[in-house]
Amino acid sequence: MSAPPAAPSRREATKQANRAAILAAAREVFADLGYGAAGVRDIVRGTALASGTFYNYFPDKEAVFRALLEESVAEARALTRAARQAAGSLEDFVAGAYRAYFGFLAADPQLFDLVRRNAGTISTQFAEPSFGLSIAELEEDLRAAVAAGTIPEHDAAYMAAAMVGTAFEVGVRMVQRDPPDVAGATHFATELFLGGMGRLASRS
Amino acid sequence: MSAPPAAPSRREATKQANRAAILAAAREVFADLGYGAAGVRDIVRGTALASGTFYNYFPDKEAVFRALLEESVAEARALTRAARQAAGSLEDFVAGAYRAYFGFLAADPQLFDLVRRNAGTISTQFAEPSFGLSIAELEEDLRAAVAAGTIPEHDAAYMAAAMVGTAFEVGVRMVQRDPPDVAGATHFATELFLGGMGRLASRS
DNA sequence: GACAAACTTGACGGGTGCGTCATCTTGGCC
DNA sequence: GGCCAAGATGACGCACCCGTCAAGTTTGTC
Repeated sequence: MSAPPAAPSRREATKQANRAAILAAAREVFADLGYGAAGVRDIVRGTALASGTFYNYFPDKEAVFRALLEESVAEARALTRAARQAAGSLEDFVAGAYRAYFGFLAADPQLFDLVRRNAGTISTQFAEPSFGLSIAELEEDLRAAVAAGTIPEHDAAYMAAAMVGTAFEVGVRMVQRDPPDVAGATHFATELFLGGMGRLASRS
Repeated sequence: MSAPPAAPSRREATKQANRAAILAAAREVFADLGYGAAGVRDIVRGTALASGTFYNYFPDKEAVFRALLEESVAEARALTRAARQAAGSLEDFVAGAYRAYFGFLAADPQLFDLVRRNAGTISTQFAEPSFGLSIAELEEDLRAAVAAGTIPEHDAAYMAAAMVGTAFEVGVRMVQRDPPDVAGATHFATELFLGGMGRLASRS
């Protein structure tokens, strides 16, 4: 995505591998111990590298955590947002975003574990690249859809919060089902919000 | 609630005060640094006590954290559950529980901060006294209400998850409003779920 | 006021993590 | 094969935290 596509020289190859090993170990450790309790040594222990090597790749645990989030959470956000913005109808808006999101979750449950375990830390210390921003984006899209007449009037801040909270908790249940029930969860969330929006629009 | 009501002897008084000071400092520290990153020393520093004194009251940070949760989260859970079980109608069921919950949040926002910051830790390491259990209880109550005919048929696991996720995230927005908008949040959540349940019941 | 029990204090030993750096190893190149 | 630069290694110094405990202080009692 960023490196020159040719030149898989031997040196470059180990470098990529080491970086990947650190990231993989870090994902495991952060999901397991939580960001706060984890240390650089815990991460290094999950690789075949020496402790000093870590610092050739990242300055500290915060940087690894950031890299982990940025490389993957951004993708989920972009995906759901694209689904929402491509939507022509209210049903598309809701169903498309949930389908994209739940599909992503099912495809990368480890990432979800990481985020779930560290949601509190992420929203207080790493607000930018993640969930807080997701909600802000959703809220923005909701307002735009209301202005365009796609969606009935409502409290966009609460609605965005409810949609994200639901996505999160229903997502937890979904990945636990075997097989991961993407269609069922999407259907459930979509009907819930379409029904809810309808009722909120008609009364008060 | 547990100590003999009489006998506020001088000794007993300091004891209570010390315990309270530790708990207060701990709430602050855990909400701030997160459970994992916090240490016993961080807590002690927030009091006027010496480090050794801490261990006269709690064996380690885990015990303080447990005490903190048990003394307050249990209350919120009991409150919402009582509201649900007293409900005679569907509307009561949803509105009563949300009103109880949002009211509690507004009354003790610091507790909410603590839980929010450490939700991941709580659900993985302290599942028993807290949110995981809350969801299980709600699911149980939903099934009972469906059996009793108060609520239309639906996927109770997803519904419980959605209701809790919504409570959580809408709660965050609610406490940020000034004044804390208990009635508005309750109205919103109630209408959302009544509408959603209706639609989920009628289709598929 | 004197005494014992209850409690507090903070220094201590043991342990661990952090980030660095001198040294060794490996890959690229002629 | 020989040389140099890039990179890996892990021991080191420093800092900090944990849980304990001997010594000091406060409280209750006679």
